[in-house]
Amino acid sequence: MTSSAPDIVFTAPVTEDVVFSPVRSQTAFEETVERLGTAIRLGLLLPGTRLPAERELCMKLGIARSTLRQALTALSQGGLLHASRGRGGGTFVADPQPPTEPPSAELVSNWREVSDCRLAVEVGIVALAAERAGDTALDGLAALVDLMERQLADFPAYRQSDVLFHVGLAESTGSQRLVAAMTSTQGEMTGLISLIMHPPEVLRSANRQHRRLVEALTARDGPRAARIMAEQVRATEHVLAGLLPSG
Amino acid sequence: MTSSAPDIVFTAPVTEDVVFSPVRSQTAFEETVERLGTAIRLGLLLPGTRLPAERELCMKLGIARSTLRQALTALSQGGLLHASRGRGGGTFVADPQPPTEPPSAELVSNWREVSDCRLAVEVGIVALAAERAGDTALDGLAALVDLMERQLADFPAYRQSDVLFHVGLAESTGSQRLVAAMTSTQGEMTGLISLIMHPPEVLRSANRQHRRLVEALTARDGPRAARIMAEQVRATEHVLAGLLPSG
DNA sequence: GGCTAAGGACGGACCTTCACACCTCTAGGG
DNA sequence: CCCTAGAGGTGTGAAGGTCCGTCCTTAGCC
Repeated sequence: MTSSAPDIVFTAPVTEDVVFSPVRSQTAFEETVERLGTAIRLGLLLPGTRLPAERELCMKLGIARSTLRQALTALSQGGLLHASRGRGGGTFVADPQPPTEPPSAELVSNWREVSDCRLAVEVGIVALAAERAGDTALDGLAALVDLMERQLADFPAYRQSDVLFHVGLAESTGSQRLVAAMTSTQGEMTGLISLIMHPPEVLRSANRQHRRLVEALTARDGPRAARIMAEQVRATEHVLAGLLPSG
Repeated sequence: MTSSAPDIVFTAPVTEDVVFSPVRSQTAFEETVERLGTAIRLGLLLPGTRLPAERELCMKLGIARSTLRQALTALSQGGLLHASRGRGGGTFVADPQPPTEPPSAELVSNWREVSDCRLAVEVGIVALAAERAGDTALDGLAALVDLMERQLADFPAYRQSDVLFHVGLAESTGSQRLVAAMTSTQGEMTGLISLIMHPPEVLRSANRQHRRLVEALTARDGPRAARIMAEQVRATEHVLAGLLPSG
């Protein structure tokens, strides 16, 4: 009977690998370091920004103050934060950001998995944004495109606006989970993207895609927006494929 | 100068809410219960399936045996597993599966967030599958569509094949993370979907969409596949919107 | 009857997290 | 000049989760 065939096909090792794959539960300390660290490195928290007071922040994060302090100490030692005591003091995002360290060998070897995942996340979010994004959000995205247009010669600045653009896209869906997925994805991509040369002409062409994307979203044309995003992600992927081992 | 506008827009509370949102790390025990529990409830592990031996499984999961045993005990008490001792024994997926409990009030109130997230995940995965899915995977998906065609009158059986279809879709991308995202999403949706009536005519029309989707994937037509998937998810969403508080 | 592979049970060591109380610093007001 | 409010900095002990190693019990097979 042919009806048993699919059962066999889908009891394939792939599913089992996923079900039985390692369940690494990060500690609250580790997760806090990672959360705040990527937010800072991605520019979601700008240099000079003052974090909420420890006693307040630990409540927002749902952890004990001592645990939070472990994380803050680690980030301070890494040069991402600095604390000042006394009245009017607080914990601030460090002003001279430490240079971004080169991506780990592990990230580089997994680059295709990361990039594939990014494609799915970006396209999925764009599809949802096409029906959910409000006018305010779209205006913000358009303003960012204009800003990037003026940053073509300064890659670090451009890249930062680029991150804000993609995160803003996720925000426009109104889904906190999707924003989290996007920040996590962008965090992983940052290391890889830093490996690539970015002459202004390339950035200009990329930004043209951004503009077309916003236009498609404004027109509520989900399929077109998805196609534009897919093209852009694939373009980056092709460049990476030329630079890195095929993984 | 207008260039400062986007900064203001994107330092919006939304991002901060995400960065400073609670970081509740599940314990290894909890995560294991959830992982195995959803795999069983979704039918990824069929009744009668024998799990790997404890000493082997705890290594695969990267946890201590005592922790694993806590999880297995919890699942046994929940009626999802049963263990038999002695040589040739083992831990098996229970044969008469306990009835699915009604979805929690918390899930019902968040249904729109869940459904939005699902749209993004499904569309993103389909977009990637359109360029990655191999012939074997596509054959498997087509076989599942045929199977579902014969299960229109038996909703539980249909739904199980439906889950396998969507998970198979994720598998066809070759990305473990996306398979994990899909299983998690399907796990959340199951409770909501069980609230809806499913006359055979509705299932037949849904399955027609499945078939068109596979055709689009076979033709490597990503945009079309994404559109079909978006339509289908939205259809479910509209039904839910009619049943549940607007959330 | 013994061997063996499986689940079942226990106890101690280690680390994380937590709550609570207390100390130190510093800008700004009286 | 002092004093106070608000911020970070410190210490301690309890509680709980996780791990590891060890041993016990069951039951099929030679």
